[in-house]
Amino acid sequence: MEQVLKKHIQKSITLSDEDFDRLMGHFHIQTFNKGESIFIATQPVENAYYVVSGLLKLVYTDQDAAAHIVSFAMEDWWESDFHAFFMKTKATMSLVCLENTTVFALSLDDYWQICDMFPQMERFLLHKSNMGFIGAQQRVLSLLSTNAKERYERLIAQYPALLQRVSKTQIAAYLGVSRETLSRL
Amino acid sequence: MEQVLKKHIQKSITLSDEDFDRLMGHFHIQTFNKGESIFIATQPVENAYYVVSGLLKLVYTDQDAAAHIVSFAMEDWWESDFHAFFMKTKATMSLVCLENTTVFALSLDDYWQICDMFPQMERFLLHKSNMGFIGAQQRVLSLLSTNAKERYERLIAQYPALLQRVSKTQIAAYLGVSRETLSRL
DNA sequence: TTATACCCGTGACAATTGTCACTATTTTAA
DNA sequence: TTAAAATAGTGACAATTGTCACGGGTATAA
Repeated sequence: MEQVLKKHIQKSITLSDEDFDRLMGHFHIQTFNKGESIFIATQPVENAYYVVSGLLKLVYTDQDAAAHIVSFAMEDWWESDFHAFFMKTKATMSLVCLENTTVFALSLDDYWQICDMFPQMERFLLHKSNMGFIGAQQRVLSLLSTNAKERYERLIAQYPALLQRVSKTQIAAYLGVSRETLSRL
Repeated sequence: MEQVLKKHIQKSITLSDEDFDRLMGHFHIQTFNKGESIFIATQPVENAYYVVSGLLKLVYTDQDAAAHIVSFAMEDWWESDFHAFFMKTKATMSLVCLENTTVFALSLDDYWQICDMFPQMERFLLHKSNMGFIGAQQRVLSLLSTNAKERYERLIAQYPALLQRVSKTQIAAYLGVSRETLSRL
């Protein structure tokens, strides 16, 4: 199980086996069943999560009880309500399992300790954060510049496997259109 | 002029005067007139930019020649086409001055050199990146969950000064609605 | 097994937003 | 100063998308 995370980290940096073992002491493995929430809105966000296996949605529920999916997190992705995580505030979003899921959890204290102890890990996390920012900005751009049909077509082009794993209702909540509209594309 | 950047950096970290002077050697000051482009789509992106004074828009122009503003950058903000900057690819967006603007430019080589030379600066940039990611994700959320009127009202609530500085046309391109629709709110 | 919840498509209609056209005002640059 | 360009509001209409309602299918759990 740890090998998955090790492989992921070593895509970007190189760590000795001893360093990697010391590093792993900061992560905590957790498993959840389909339908369970790792955290929910209004509650504190203890950790950032690395997905070993399974599938998560980061979802915001508005006043009208409509769900909006900010992002999906699949194998090899990091996810959290990062605003709440870094600012130590209550979550505004919930992190919900769409499949049985195994994650490595990393607390905020451990996040900064890892940075202090392993400069290479700080570099790794800087890379991660930069890529996350770029991804979010491209999502902004797609919401600004394309209609529902185009967004849908690009999603299935980029993540064809996703369609087999989540319902159209979830896809619609991610694309920002109603279930019915998506159904008519 | 350098004092502005120094003050900005020292919000997050502490640097000795000597270190700060060494650091400044990596930045290059540039000035642009209103209407000029710092870089444009299809061209390489040499730098990331810290805005000392003035106002920028990061704008994407689609096949129909419609402009979509991914973000504004005002005093004390960092901006670039970060995908093109980090990946050393051609820009997909343009960075255009909405006012006469002064920036500090930082090349990618200097970005990583600064990280290597000053661990505190790497921490600073990690903070920056995390906050940028959070901001972009919240923009995704507002595009997903609110209509044009609500987005407009929240924008003027959060940045009331922006209305005095940019045209309604720009605001519309940022909110993702037509100029006419915005005019009718 | 059976009941319950979810999933997904579709018709009918309403609401929102976009597009085009025109006008008037302000800003910009020659 | 003056001409050109940008800005902003609005009417009329089209296109897109949302909402509500229904029904049949499929998964899930008691």
